[in-house]
Amino acid sequence: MKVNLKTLAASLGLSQTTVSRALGGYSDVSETTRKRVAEAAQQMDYKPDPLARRLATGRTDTIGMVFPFNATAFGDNRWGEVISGLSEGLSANDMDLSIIPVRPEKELETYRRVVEGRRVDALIVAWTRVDDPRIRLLQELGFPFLSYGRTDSPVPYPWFDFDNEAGARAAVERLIAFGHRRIGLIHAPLAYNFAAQRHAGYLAALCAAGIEVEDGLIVESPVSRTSGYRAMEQLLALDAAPTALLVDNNLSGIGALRALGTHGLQPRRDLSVIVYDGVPTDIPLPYTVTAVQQPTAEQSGRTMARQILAILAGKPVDEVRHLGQPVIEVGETDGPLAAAAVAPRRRTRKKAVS
Amino acid sequence: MKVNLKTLAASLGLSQTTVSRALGGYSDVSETTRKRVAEAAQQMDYKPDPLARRLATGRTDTIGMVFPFNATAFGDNRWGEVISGLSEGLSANDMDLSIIPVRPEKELETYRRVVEGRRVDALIVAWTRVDDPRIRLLQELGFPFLSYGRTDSPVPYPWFDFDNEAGARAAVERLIAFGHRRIGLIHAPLAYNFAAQRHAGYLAALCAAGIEVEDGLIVESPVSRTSGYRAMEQLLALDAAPTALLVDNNLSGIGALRALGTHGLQPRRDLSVIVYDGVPTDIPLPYTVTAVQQPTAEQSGRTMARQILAILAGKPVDEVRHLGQPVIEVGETDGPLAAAAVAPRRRTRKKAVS
DNA sequence: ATCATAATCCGAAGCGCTTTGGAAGTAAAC
DNA sequence: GTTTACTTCCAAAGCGCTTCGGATTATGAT
Repeated sequence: MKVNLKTLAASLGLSQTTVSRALGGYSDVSETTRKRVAEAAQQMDYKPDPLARRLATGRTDTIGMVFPFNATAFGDNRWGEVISGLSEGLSANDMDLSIIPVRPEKELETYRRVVEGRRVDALIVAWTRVDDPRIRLLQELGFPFLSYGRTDSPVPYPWFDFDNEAGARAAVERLIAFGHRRIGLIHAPLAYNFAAQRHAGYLAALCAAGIEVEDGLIVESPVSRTSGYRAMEQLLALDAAPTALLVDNNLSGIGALRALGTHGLQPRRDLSVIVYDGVPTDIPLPYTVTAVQQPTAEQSGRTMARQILAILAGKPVDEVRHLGQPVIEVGETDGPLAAAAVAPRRRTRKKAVS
Repeated sequence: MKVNLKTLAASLGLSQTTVSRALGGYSDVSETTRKRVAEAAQQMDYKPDPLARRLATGRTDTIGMVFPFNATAFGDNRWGEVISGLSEGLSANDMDLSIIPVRPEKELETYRRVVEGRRVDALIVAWTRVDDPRIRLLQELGFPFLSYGRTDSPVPYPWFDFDNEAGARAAVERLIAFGHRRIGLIHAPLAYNFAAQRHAGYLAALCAAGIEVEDGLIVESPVSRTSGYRAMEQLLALDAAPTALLVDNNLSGIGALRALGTHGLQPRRDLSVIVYDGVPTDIPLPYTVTAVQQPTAEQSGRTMARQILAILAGKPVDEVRHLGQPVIEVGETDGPLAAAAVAPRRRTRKKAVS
């Protein structure tokens, strides 16, 4: 029923070797036989068994991504786009992408299993942390990987990242140029390196402008809509609320803007807001959002695919790096500090949220 | 460096066969040698090469799920939970779950590749449609699979599903019992079988109560927050708007409730709303939502894992089925038809959304 | 002492492919 | 006419594991 190399070779009166090499496009088989083999293969519907191929070559032609399937990761459909682009870029090179679900508490164990299971040729590490045990583990095991987000590490490794510090800094400088001095920050836990970097950019901008940092204006919040909502409420409850705000991730950004609306406030007029990454397509907003934008997520995925291929091709790890430059996309949520602008009253109109 | 069966066997003075069978737990190896082998394996850190095992056995110990990584699928973190439960249930049996991203337009091609690539032992089909080519393909190829959602098919197959028709019917009956007669429905495209079933349940309830179906009250809308928002606006714009509403999926449910708020209306008071599946943890709502609830998604995943194992164990396909019964979870978004209730004015207060 | 039975163990043949290290034949160079 | 250099093909050895079909030894019944 199922034809394999042997039967194919036999029916062609050739050796397995030759058939294999013909199909593999090696140069030591004549053009004519190559054609003959190709046709026969086509006609007999021969499909090489990938399992056998894997055993023989040691490659799986699959790259993996261990992904936390929780609300945080799942809520942000940017990841969906990154994954699409990645998958696209890989399959153009006959490789597959396999996503391995994991619960956060079993993370390292899963990485270990995947590596030892020879399940994939390389891994993509996402949600990189400032001090990331996964990266240490993979380095220790000598397993090829690409990290989405970079970290300081004694040993260099390949990464894909954006200049988060520059992005945040540019955003805050823009707000400062508008005359704002009380500038708030809602940021993800600083264990994430993107959060740490954006946080640093925020501080750098303030410092450069000679504005004193006020701890109360900086609130840490998990990456989710709800948390962003809460964080914004916290800021609004301040005696001296900020007149401008940077939110360091899109999910919290949605929540924050929503909270503004709920409390009867308007972005720009009552509070200048810049959201890192912009807000995902969600409920329609009646205004566009000023954002620190990065190349489309899909584009990122494609770049990462190229990087992965480079790694597998043996390119030195410290050359496989990509640092994207974010740009500010001007929307309607920020603007000059109005002379009349006053801190909103505490707990403005505590209205239903819906 | 890396020990394999051969070296392990040699170092134990046993044959490969015996070592293999000892590790495999076969009965034809004595307890003492089994122990000896186990210890040696442990001590020499022997890990069987899964690639070799796969080639030899033909099994991959991995089950796959082709998943569309677009906003619709990604926006609903219920899927994250299902996947968690599934993965959990499988790994308890030493199997892995691999998620294969796909763009909708390449769906069948991807399925084909996965099956032919012997990548996985079985597949899970999600977002089942009323007439689903994927199921036909898999049946044709004779590849084991479990479908999340059932469809009429000439050939029986294993599925996991809920009694969507009963759930929708119960919800609508509840609204009717409250005195409502103008009951709207926001539903996903009827190509999805869950939507078709819930739609049928809606009609059945109206029919049983002798209420005439009004086409204008039924609006189809893609599964997303934004679409739900739009659909609700469409209903509110009606000259004779409904006094009650069933939304057949949680994502649209969020959007619909949000639209209500935006337009200055309150659920229950102005419009009774029941949302199928409830609304995901999102921005906090100031009320609880009446919902048709199903067992936790994680529980579902676990059940599916069991089903998959049953399939692979060779259980007849028409016995591997699971039909869950949804229950109504009473919240604060629905209630009796107030005597005073009037259709909201057209285009009530077209206020900013935020 | 003899023979069936059961308990242990092992040789060898795959699984289906890749790849090494020639062999055979042909063409060009001396 | 011999040597050198290609070109084209192939036999055979893996890759590391499983598994079939005995072989060997011990056990107990006769």
